[in-house]
Amino acid sequence: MSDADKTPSTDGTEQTPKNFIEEFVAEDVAAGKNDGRLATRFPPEPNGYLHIGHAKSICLNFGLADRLPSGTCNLRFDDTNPAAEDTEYVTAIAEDIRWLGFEWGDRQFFASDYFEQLYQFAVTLIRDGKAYVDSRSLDEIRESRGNFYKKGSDSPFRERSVDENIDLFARMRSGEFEDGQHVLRAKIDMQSPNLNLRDPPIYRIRHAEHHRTGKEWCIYPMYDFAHGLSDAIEGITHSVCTLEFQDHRPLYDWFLEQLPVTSHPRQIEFARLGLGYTVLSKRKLQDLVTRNHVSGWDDPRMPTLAGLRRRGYSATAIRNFCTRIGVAKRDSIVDVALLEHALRDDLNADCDRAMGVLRPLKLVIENFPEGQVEYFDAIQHPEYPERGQRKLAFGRELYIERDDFMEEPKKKWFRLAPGREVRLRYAALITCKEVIKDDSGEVIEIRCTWDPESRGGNAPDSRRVKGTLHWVSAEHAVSATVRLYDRLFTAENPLAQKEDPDAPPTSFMDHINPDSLEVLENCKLEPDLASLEAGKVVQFERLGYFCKDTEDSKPDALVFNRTITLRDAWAKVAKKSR
RNA sequence: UCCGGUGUCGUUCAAUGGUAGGACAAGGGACUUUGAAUCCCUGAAUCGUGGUUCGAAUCCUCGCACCGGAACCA
Repeated sequence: MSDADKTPSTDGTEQTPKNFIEEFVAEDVAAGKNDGRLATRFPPEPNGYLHIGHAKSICLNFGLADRLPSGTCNLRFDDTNPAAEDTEYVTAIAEDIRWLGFEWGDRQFFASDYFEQLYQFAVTLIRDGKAYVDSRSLDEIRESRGNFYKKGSDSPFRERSVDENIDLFARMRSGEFEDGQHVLRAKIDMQSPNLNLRDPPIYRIRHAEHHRTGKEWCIYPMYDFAHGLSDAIEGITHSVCTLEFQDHRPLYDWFLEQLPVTSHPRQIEFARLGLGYTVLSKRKLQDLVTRNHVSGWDDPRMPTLAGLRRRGYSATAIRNFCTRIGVAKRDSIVDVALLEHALRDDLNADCDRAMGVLRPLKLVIENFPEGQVEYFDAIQHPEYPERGQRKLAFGRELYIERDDFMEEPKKKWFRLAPGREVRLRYAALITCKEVIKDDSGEVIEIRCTWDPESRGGNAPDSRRVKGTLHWVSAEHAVSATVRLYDRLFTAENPLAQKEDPDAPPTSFMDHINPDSLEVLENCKLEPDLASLEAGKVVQFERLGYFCKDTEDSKPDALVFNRTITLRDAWAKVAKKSR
């Protein structure tokens, strides 16, 4: 690569292209194309919520624009199908992108802004003999288009006079016809091996109310026509899209060549994101919502940006993930572990620590006076002492995690067990003296003694203990509901079909994980957590990251979502020894 | 049977005719008042075939596999 391929970024430093698209862009800028301008766009259709696959595209497009001080990235809503679209989605999409950390200033546009201009472009095409009104039925048109193996045949209306086409198209616009009665088609080549070039429809009649233009129009442009021309109108230089549009590129270019546009954007395709144990298609996510497998588009199990945000994912983690997965042209399914790594990486650095007990087991310290309270200092963050400390109330009755006690300890278990000494984090060393069970034999209480000399957690004789447990004071703890989330699907690729070609086709719905949500009541948390800001993520030590739910948590009925667990080395040991 | 695209560690991205490298995952170890974090170490790949070349993941041949394409959806 030559130095010319490097583009200065906003802050003036040189950037070396990190993927093939950045390389193309750097080459074009270096070659002086588009007068050295760089303009991208993110073009969602407002018919659903954004998901993490869109985040990849957003990061790519906005990131590309950031390569030049003068680079821009427009937000353009591709709203050419009034049937599916709604302002609700426009609002949500803008909010999600802003949350992700990108801004587009006054460069928010809609394809519907260009309806009049697009109409005039269509008229130009007709005048030039490059488009015609076809008056056959949808079925007839489809039939004559042929298929992969069979060429298409010309429509009997293909040679209509310019005047007749102009007249018909004007009457289509004025509302004289029913839906489907006529369609405007580009006149290209019915023999083309590329189906997209076999006289594609460019305007159809739709007597439907549009979320922005209302009833002003009853004809709407098709994607191929509207998209590329909208790009050109906005002076986009690089039109980045996903792989399935590769076959459309000749058509994208054809419109731009036929019409009097001042710029010719370059369409570049990349592989959309695939992520393990989930689905990333608006349609399928819509199904999950509609069929009540989740509580909504922002259900914390959803891979939507709204869902991830509610779950406690940080925008930083998602952006880091997007740069780590890279950009290429081959289909792939990214390991969720990579997303989770990016998440933990950011949360670990960012989140204060706290203690919470999910499945409480009562623990009584026999040699601790009843009614007495001691306070111990706990640090907010082990790597950033400057974040300060908090006081932890400690009493005779505590709760510890049920999973931290084992009556008959397995090999390598170094938490609490009969006769064992462990540390209560920040508090003291305790020794298990007795186990109390109910009639059914379930352990309901642990009785211990503590070593008052070990206040703070270390004994003066500096004897070592292997295990350190989290705990809360029974008297001071607040109760909460905690929701534990797991992957939505049990199959890494829910879309995959069985190897056996004779097997009946499966739906992604067949792989829904019935245990993706577990709700725990009466969890015990340190009291400060009651006043935690909703949506803010904290680490419950030894358990994971949790945030107070932004929708359901109430001051007298706390609800926390588990964002993600901590890595769990014991789980691996336990699994291996089993 | 047509057109387009893609094949590199388990996963993903890189290597642009010159030592196949990184990240995640996995395994091992150090440290540890979170079995977390951090640090160190290890194993692990060029779809096949034939060719060009001093030298091929890269160029060419012939295959194979996978993905996408036949909405008046985007």
